[in-house]
Amino acid sequence: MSNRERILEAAKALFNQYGPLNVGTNKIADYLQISPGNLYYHFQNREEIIRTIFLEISDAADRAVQVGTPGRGSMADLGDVLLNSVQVVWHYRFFYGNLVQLLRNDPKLKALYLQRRETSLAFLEAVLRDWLQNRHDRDGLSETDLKILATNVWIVAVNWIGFLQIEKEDNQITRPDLLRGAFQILEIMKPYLDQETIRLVHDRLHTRLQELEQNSRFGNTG
Amino acid sequence: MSNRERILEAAKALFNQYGPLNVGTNKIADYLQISPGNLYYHFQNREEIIRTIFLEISDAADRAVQVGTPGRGSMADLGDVLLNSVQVVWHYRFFYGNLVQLLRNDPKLKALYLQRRETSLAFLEAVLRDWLQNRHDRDGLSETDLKILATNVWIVAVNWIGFLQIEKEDNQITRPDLLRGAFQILEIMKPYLDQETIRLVHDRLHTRLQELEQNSRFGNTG
DNA sequence: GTCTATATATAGATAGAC
DNA sequence: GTCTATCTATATATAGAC
Repeated sequence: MSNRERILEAAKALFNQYGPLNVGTNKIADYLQISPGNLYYHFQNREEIIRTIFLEISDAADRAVQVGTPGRGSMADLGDVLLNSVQVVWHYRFFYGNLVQLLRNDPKLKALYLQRRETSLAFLEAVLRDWLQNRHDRDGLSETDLKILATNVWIVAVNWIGFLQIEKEDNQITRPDLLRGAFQILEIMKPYLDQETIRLVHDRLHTRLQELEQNSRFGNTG
Repeated sequence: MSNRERILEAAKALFNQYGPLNVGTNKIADYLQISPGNLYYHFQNREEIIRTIFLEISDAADRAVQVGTPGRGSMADLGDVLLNSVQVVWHYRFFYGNLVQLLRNDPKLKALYLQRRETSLAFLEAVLRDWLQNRHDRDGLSETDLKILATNVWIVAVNWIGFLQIEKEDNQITRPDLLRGAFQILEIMKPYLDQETIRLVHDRLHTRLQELEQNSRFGNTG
């Protein structure tokens, strides 16, 4: 692994552990036992490190929802999308837990993030329009309701981990806690899904949890 | 106003404007044109200032939901509770927008906040049990669903302002934006309210907005 | 690419005079 | 209660040698 990559990995780990505002460039360099000068050879400044990590986040988020693209696969995939999304937020919790502050201190990052959020929200809206159309009869969702709903889904998805972090230390947060996040988001859509779909998604989520429990040890950054 | 009170007011204003992590004790003192020593006569340290503000927040939050106490008044009061709550979060947005970080850096504040949140969530759950019982027949809410719902209401209420702050500068956020927050929370409960109640709450919210538009100019801290 | 050394700014906080 | 003066730690960042 090149030093550039090591810097990015160390930054993520330290940001998650101590909070991005308690971790400066010197701490990252100390941690890797390289010099500050070395770090500044690879990155112009601290903000550039965070912006680079944000590009990584964007890719991870894309992969997380890919399986849910309308018209592909079964409704059970909704379960994957929910759990994957919560996992991405967990993986990069330093970012989502300090959004306002991070964006305020870096206009470039703010522009990147905002553009990205608009696209994602529009996509989410389209996906929900597709997923939630079953009950489109009497209780049918207006376009306004759909927008509000999509925003609620977004807010809960992005902030569930932060909600958790307040009642638990990072190293006490477990896979079932992430699953709870998926159910938390699902609850918002529940009134607009039929019983069969809800059952399908529940089953998928429990299957995913079992896989996760077996496969690998739970790492704070993974 | 005593210097102690002026320090608290200045801290709130500066924290909201620049973010609490960009505002140190020296900046607060500079802003008030008093000496750092003076500030440290009134408060042991920066954390004590924030903890003191948190007590103020707790009081404001209590007042915000008081009108919604079960058994008192009409369902339209739900509208007041929603709007009042969003207003409190707006007023102290520096706090809610940096919760994870602030609590991580001050264990005493974390203990205060956590205790408070548990009480508030239990209360919210009780209130929802009361408000949402109308449809308690076929689609009836289980106790589990009620807990998840209460948590969703909490997450959206606390994070709506942060969501807004990312797309708008502080001084561009208007009263209608706060109203949107109330509707955003209402949307979560909507499936469990009857049409008449929804209409009542809508009316109340619009009335409240008109009052607000007339009464006073919009201040960033008020 | 990586290092050492250092410039500069600012943070939190305290001692002691008035 | 309020001030001046100051200590100490740490942050970001750069220059220039290797």
